[in-house]
Amino acid sequence: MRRTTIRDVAALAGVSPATVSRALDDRPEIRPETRERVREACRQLGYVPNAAAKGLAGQATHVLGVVVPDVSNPYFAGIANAIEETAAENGYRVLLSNSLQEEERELQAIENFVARRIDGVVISALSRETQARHAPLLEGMPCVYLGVNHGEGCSYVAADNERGAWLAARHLLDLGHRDLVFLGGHADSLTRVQRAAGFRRALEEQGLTGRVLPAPTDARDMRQWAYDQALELFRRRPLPHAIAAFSDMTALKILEAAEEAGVRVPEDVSLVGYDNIEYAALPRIHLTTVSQHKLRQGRLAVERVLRQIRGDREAAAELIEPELIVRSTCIPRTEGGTSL
Amino acid sequence: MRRTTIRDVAALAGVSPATVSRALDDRPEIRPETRERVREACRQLGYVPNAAAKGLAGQATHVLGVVVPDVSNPYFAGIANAIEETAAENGYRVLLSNSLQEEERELQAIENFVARRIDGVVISALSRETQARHAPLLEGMPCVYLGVNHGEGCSYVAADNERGAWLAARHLLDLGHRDLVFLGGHADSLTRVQRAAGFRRALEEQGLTGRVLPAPTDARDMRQWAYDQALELFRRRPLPHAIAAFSDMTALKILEAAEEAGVRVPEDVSLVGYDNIEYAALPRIHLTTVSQHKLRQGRLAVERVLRQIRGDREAAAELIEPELIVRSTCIPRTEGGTSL
DNA sequence: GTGAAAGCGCTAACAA
DNA sequence: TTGTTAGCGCTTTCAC
Repeated sequence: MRRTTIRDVAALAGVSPATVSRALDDRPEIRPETRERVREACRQLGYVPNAAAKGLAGQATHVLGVVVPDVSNPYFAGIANAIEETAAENGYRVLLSNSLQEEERELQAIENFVARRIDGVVISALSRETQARHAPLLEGMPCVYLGVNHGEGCSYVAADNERGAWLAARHLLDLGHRDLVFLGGHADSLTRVQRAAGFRRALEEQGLTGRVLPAPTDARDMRQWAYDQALELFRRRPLPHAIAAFSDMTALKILEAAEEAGVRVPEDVSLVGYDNIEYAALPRIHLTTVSQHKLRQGRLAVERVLRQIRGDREAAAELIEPELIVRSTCIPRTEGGTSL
Repeated sequence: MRRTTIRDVAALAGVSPATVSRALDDRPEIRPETRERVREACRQLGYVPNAAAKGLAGQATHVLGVVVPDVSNPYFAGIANAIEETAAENGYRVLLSNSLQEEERELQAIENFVARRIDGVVISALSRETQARHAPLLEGMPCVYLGVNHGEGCSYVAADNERGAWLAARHLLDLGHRDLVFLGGHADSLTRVQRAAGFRRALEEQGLTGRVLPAPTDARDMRQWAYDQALELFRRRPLPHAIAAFSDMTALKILEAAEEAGVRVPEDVSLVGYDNIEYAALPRIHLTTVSQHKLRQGRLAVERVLRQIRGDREAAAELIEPELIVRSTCIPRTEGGTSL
């Protein structure tokens, strides 16, 4: 089944292929009458230009690539949406790939982007190592990193993790909690290192230490791991005063464990999440958390790549100020404590 | 910045471009020694074949297109994931587009797919009208519809909405509820029509009628609308015994309204959702709902397009049996009723 | 087993 | 204002 080509249209309209190309491009030199004839021919034939040919002959593909760990994680779904929207506003389409926390997939996705000669990429890199591995592939391709800066001389947009975690811990301290626990995150995640640091700093400022629970090195089932850790915590006495979760997803697992163990949040233990994903705002959940303004991050990232595409190759860093979102999972510590 | 081409590789390996092409394709006629030389040259030059050129010269792009209303809706995120996974297993990549409930975007997405000469598409069409409008574009392109069958002679994979809603209503009736309300969904959504029909049938079988609340025609803010409707319901007395929501997303809005109005679920009103999205299984939510086996749907849809791509053009319909997932938002009706 | 040449559908430089 | 020509980078006959 041969698709109709520019030549078919040209023949029907009685012009040359070049004229068809120009007419469809709305170039000013084309006589309106000719343009109309071409348009009509396209309509009749149901002509849709071949993007591959366009990409080969022309230069810009007007496509941006995005790599995130997992769109089914609402945090990344939100970012991806913001990216797509901003891109669309600027006449770009986006190709989305999930790395699923696997180096190989991340690399493959980027290779695929390079193969498609897309105009630029936004990457939420897994680690310093993978970023170093794919950097050579990206030679000369406009690129901005998202979330964490793993490399030198790259543009990136990130939220200030250290500050966000500090904000969260600070909130708990202000409510009178003293025995705080930090739980969740990959062992080799820079994000986790930063958040744990912010948590620690807040405690140290009060002369406290707090517990940072160790993270698993095997990423395989992070969520189950968080659940198990929380359950163990909840089965011991005394209970910690409050928990700062690495992420909202972790916080949810903690909530699950709390239900299982019969521990009430926030009455028995306060809980703060991180990311402000959609789940956090759900009825009955009302998770107090830290917002990273993912919409703004996505938007900034796209704007930055676009600027690079237009020639401004200067590496720029954008650190976004996180914000504490107070909902209902943290309450002041009552001196008497609970019956537990 | 010129990217390295097949010719550069050929030159370095001391062979012709044709040989490079064959070597990279792992064609048997190439001498292992030559293959190695080519491989080495590719590595040295960091060669990544140009997908556009490949698409132009060759035939199959090994890309599938998927159009869904909105990936940030966890229901579609789940389906999209299943599709992507199945596609990957079969050596296909997928291009994902959101229609955002807008005809224009749906059409544009499909046009974009046609332009890219992708090998097949999976579409969750908005309505009979849009499906009719894009059908001519799809001429001869392997295509399967997802969710609802809006047209004749098309392949599709769908869950049996009528039966699912019947299951849900039946569950409520079995628990002793008599005054049931169906709430949510677009007015012009076929899915809604089907679910409402199943709901009605279950009631009629018991000689009851039940209330099907009217749906908004303007899609703009469906969720707010559901919330308002629910709130109104909850502020009146007597309360309905139970509510069957069009979807889990709607159910969540109802839950929100219940909190606002001080109505307890399930003590005062039972609630059943539809879709079994991730939200439904969250701690504190535990929504009783109907599963459409979205993973299986996604998988089946891809397998069907793949079969079409391989030449089996017969239109096939696959109706998936929905399943009631009992969690905690429905309890038996106690004769005394509540204090409300 | 490998090379030469043609062509996929389009755009862009140059002519007319 | 429009046509002609020459590729873009690859695959694929058809020779050798």
